[in-house]
Amino acid sequence: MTEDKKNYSKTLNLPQTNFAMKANLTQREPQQRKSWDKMGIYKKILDSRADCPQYILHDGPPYANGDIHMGHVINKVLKDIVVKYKTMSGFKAPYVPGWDCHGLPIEAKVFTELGEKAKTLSKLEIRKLCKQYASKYVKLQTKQFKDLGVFGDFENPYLTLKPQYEAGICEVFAELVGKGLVYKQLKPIHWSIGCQTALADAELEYEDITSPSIFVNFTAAKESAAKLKSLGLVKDDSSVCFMIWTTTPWTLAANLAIAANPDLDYKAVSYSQNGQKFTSIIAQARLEAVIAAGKLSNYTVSEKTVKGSCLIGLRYSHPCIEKNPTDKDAWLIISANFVTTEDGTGLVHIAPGHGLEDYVAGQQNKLAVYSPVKDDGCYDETVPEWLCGKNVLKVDKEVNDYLRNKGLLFAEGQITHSYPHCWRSRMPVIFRSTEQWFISVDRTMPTGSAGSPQDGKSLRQLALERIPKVKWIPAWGEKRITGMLESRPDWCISRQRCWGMPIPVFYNSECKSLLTKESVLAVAEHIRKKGSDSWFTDSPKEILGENFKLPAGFSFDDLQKEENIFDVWFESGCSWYSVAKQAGWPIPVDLYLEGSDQHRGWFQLSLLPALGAEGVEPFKTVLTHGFTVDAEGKKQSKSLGNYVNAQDEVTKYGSDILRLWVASVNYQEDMRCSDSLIARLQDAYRKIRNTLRYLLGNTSDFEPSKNSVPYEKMFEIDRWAVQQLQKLISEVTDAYENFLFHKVYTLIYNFCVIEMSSIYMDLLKDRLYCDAKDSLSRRSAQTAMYSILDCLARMLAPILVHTAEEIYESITFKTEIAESIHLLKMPQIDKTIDWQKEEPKWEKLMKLRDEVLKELEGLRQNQTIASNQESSITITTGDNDLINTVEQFGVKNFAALCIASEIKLNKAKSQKLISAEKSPHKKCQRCWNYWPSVGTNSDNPELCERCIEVVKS
RNA sequence: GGGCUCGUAGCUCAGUUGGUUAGAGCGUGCGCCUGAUAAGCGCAAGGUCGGAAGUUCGACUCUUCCCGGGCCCA
Repeated sequence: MTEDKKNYSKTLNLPQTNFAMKANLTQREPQQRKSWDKMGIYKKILDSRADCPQYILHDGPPYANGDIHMGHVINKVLKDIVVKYKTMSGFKAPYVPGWDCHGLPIEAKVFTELGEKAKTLSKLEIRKLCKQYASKYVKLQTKQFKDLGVFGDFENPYLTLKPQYEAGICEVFAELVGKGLVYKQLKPIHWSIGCQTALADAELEYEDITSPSIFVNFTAAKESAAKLKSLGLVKDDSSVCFMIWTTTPWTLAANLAIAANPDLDYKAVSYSQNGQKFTSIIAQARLEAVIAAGKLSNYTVSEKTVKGSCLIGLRYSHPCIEKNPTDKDAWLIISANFVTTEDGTGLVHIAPGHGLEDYVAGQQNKLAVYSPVKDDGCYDETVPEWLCGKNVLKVDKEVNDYLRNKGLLFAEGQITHSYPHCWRSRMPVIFRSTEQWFISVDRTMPTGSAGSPQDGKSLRQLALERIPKVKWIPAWGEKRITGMLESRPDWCISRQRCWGMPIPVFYNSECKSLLTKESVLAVAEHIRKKGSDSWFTDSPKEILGENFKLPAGFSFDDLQKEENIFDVWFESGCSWYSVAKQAGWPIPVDLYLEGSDQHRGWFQLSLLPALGAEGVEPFKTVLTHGFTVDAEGKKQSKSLGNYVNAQDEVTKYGSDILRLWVASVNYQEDMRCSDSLIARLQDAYRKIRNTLRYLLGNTSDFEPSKNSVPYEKMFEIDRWAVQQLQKLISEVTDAYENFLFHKVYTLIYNFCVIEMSSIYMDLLKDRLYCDAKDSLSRRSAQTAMYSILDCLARMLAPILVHTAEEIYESITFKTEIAESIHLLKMPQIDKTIDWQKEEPKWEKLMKLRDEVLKELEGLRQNQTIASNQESSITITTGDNDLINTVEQFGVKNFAALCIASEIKLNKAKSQKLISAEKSPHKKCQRCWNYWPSVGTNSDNPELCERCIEVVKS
């Protein structure tokens, strides 16, 4: 018996393939990549698309620092999927990866590594070390990106430290200078005392800290006190004060005004404190809170209420300074709409040199920008002696003590609030006024050539005008960046550091700056040849060129070079020019694709220079993705221990698993990520892999050019499979076109699981294995399977880059010979096949199949049958339509669809009834069907008719 | 605190302009097969659609508020 079985096994056409069931990705993938490298796959792909329309995805430069993390994985894989899909759709889609190489993080790291030695080194020596540091990480990340299966011009990436890139920055800057958008001004900016530098917004980290919360009485000047009396707010001879609230006592030394909201109601509260009588002016809405803060039990509130507007112009004396330290007016009540009644007293202490709102209010009221704090965070000599030279972060107590002694400290407490910190020194940041370079977003650009989009518009106006022209994916990106542009201040582009592109400005001995479009272009030319190091080594004459015509008042002998460098955001914000435009790509490029944090970052800061320099936005489409969070949806961090190490995951599972994970999640939202969530993708991967393996195994003897069966001659169920494939191609293409990769994943995966594995491939076994090798039945099935195999492999290629290649290599007879599947085209739908027309019929048949299978499950449960083939089914129904459908399809075919040996249709006017029993027939020992013909042939008593025929030939 | 955004079964996703008992696959459980075999097939159990109120004949879908996340800013 066993012998017989074995013999019959040999007469079957069982699947054959060298495509391994076990993926062994971590071993196989590196080999695959090596072979791609060897053949120069990236160049091959571009060459093969030389005459095709271009599709430019311009890479946003990651910072050249550290190992790549899951954020990089998501970003690079998404980009790679896009590029590979576009390539396979017939576009020439170059991908030039880039790195952000300058900037504080690297410089700070180098300083840390050097320790004390840093002080002994020149700027040039520090820069050299920074360059080494950046280059090291460019190399490291290049390897890690390539290990993800990303294709790109990794031999010639763009680096912001390359002379050509730096020259581009200058050239963009020259345009902005020419448009009059660049200016230098004293302005309060975030200042890191620890790093002694101005900080960009992006360099701030907010942390909760406890600060003093103090209420301070500013004594009203004599005439003002009299005015308040006349207004009816003050009745007695008590000390009349304006009460302010602050959490930064150290800024009181720089106080120049108090702001009141002209529309708010103010009252006076009278009380005694430490034996002294006070009448303090505060906002009505804050009375209760202030009284509580001062723990007042005996007090009277004025009946009279006045509007803030009545207070404007009143004067006070500074609590600790006698003489106005500025050359402008000071110490008066000014008007400001930002004053609210949410906290404080409704009267706001204004130090224009130490706060942004204060600065704006100060400018409006013609106050000085007084900032008596030096680089190191210590007061200068203009403050009272007892503060002079002291660190502002350490004087709160002294200030409070001083005020308390003078009887002006109404109340003190503590408050916990989130406060900006320097990302690097971890110290609280202060606002301090320094001379900085800015790009104005509100100055209007001059009228240039006729019809220029910039004419008479500010950058902000132009940006808001152009934003709707860009396609934002998801659509809310437009709202987000619009909101940011509406409220953003001028762009501070200067940094007091050395690792970066110097701001190309010269000064004469009178500190007058030389900054014209021409001067900057002259510098650009020099930088292009010699790189930015030359700014530090070469003389102004060498940099500008001997023939440069200096404006009046300047001579080469007394020119000094600017010491500030550009904000790195300005550098990366010029990549559309330094990379795309210099490569000859048309601006706007097709796509920018980054995390949604870049609405404020790279997207906005690329938009502004591009609009200023060219009047055109740099991108047609901007696609953003969300961030990885842990399994509970919380932020990932190394310190919380919920951090997923991307390198570990790649090493553990292989990059196709990671890529499949990226493709499987909806990247537009937060993506939950953990080792076990990624591990689950292995199951899906295996299912896809096995499905393709089965298709490979059953088509290994199928030569499409010889063995294909024309569509009209195919078996109906095979046509169904081809129809399902058409539907899949159409839906997958649509999903790819709309960047909905998780839809691509779901569609392909479900196709593998349901249409293929569970339905089609299962029912096909009998025909594939048992019918004659070259029979119409088998070739018909193979025609469908081959087509499905071919299309699935191509559609998977942008995602499972390694596996798709492995599949392609395992196809015995290829319809299209190429060195790599990535050189092929995406499958196109066959327009002659109308899959929609047939759907209603198939729905009926599949529904009936489900009902039959359910019935058979019952038989298996009570152990009447073991396999479906053992069953004989009777379907009784009065549904003529259903009967016709089944009869037209063929009862035998329907039995095959259910993998049952026999089905009888019984037309009767009754409710639909499906019954099943163990087949009365004998089992064919070759095909395992229970067919009536088994045993009818005396020569082959254990075979069915079909098998006898097949075995004979 | 502000802007934008998300919250449907254990997981990943569907749920069209508001309309019958909210779907799929995976995972889980229970079975079957042993000619895809470190595979394959079937069946079943899982959801008060974050919560509350409102609009409506009717809300997962619209409005408001609340809770809990995320990004960006202060």
